[in-house]
Amino acid sequence: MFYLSLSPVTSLYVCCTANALHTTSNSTKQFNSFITKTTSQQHLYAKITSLCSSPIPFKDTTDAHSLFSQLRDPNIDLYNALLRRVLSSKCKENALLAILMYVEMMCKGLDFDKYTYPLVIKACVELRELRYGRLVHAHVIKNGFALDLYVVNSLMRFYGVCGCVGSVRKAFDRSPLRDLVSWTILIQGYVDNGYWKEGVDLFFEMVDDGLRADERMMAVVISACAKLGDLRLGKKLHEYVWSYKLNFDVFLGNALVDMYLKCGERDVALSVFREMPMRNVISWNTLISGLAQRREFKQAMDAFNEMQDQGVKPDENTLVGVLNCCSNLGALGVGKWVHKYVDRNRIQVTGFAGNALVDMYAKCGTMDDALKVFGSMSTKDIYSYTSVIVGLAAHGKARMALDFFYEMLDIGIQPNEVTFVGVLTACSHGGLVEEGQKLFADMWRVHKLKPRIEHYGCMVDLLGRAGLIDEAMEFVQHMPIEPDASIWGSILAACRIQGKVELAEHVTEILVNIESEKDGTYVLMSNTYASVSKWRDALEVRKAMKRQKIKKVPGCSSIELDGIVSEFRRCDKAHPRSKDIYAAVEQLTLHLTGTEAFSNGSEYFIV
DNA sequence: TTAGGGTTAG
Repeated sequence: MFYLSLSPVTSLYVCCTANALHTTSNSTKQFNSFITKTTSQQHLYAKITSLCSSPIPFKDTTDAHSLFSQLRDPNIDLYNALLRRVLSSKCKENALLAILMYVEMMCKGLDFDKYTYPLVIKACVELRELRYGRLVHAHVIKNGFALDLYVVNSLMRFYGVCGCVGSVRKAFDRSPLRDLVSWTILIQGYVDNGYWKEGVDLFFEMVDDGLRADERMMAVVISACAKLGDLRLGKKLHEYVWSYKLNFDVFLGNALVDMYLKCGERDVALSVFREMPMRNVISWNTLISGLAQRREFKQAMDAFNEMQDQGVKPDENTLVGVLNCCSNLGALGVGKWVHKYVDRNRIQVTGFAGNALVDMYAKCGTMDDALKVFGSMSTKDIYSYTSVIVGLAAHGKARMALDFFYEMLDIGIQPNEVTFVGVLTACSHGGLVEEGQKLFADMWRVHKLKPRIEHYGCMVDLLGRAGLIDEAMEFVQHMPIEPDASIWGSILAACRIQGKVELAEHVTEILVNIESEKDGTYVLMSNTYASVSKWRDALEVRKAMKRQKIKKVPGCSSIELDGIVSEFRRCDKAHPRSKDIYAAVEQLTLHLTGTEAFSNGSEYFIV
């Protein structure tokens, strides 16, 4: 009621004041004592001018605000300088203070100039607060700055970061003046909001209009191309860079490396990376995460080691990439090192790094550590919960996984498709048929999530593992999407456990039609025969594999020894530390199975 | 004095 009775400007003021005072509450005492001091206006001007020209990073917003509040008659230049200073260090508190100062000045009746609005809009961009920006936009129109190129470009950027692509487009279309910056912001508005193709199309539209792109624009367009994974387009854009002799700077280089990695040209990406005249931590992050996305985890870890050899300090994003590799390689030692690094450098264990740590511990088999990190996180999101749920499901802790799922719902975090993969896997491994069926139904009924093929796979697995093969078959027959090889694979696996030879033969036929070259189908069928002692049939299947030249794909695994990750697979030869690694594999096997499975010293060689 | 760039977990 109180808010409704206020004008938009006053309500913005009240809101900003409350927020700003809240964020600087620890300095309120200083603020109060300062404000009571009688300082001459001249002294204030001198102090603000020196504050604005100081090279020291601007952290304490209270001083700036208290100085500013005491100014009886500030001139616009001083005011703009102070705003610029406040916004020079990017943080939400300072952005909020900038808005607060803006509203206070408005209340004092000061006339803003064309330099003020881009600064105030920059604060709105930092805060990503649509209501603030819209109000500033209204003031811009009212005060006659709606045709200023810098103001319009700033507003376009604001609407872009707030996800309002339509407003970006509208501002662009209505503006009588457009330059390369306007086009870049327009394209970026589309790209940042997932309209990659539209962004690229706009680039070509601009080129057709006779404008020539610069490095900044090309970085945006190439990053859109990376997301599209369109190599032909990527090469065309690279040619554009060459033909106009654009400066091969670190931004453009990073965008090109990312594009080639995502478009499947690893070697070209590496050669671009090596040729870059300057690299920064983001260049390394791009390389590490790009290799990890290609599932070349070992190579990504090698890149990380090289980065450290060259003295480049990793940042939070590097650690996320490295932890992702550790999760996939089972490199617990390196993962623990990253955890220590995080603690040593006081990196907050929340957000990306925290979630990646939880995932790493869960995938490396130390679920207790995963839960410890999870428990220590001050803010948890969908990724934190999903990592824990998927981890617990994989560890066979079905009940616990589901408890976390219900807790997540209780605190108002909405699950997504991946969460449900974890939830349904938990039910399947825990034999919780009825609960699994209910949760599967809830996916659409309650959470409006359309089940994907992997969810149907989980359900088939759930029924198959519980011995309900007829129900599983019926489920498959009523699926709204075409069952794929993984679905039939689950049925076949269930047949092997239950010794259902006839059905297994039928499913094998289907599977061979879908993917005749895969070895798994034949192996499962052969094992099904073996499970009911039909040894001759089992042998026949193996012979058929030989006739059709289907080989068992050698399993590939990895092991970490003294912090170095080595990949090894069956029947490969020679590794500098083959003896050590072989011994470690033997030890691990002994530990896990209680038997010396690798008694023959020539069974495993190292890549 | 004011506007635009690259990487990122389940």
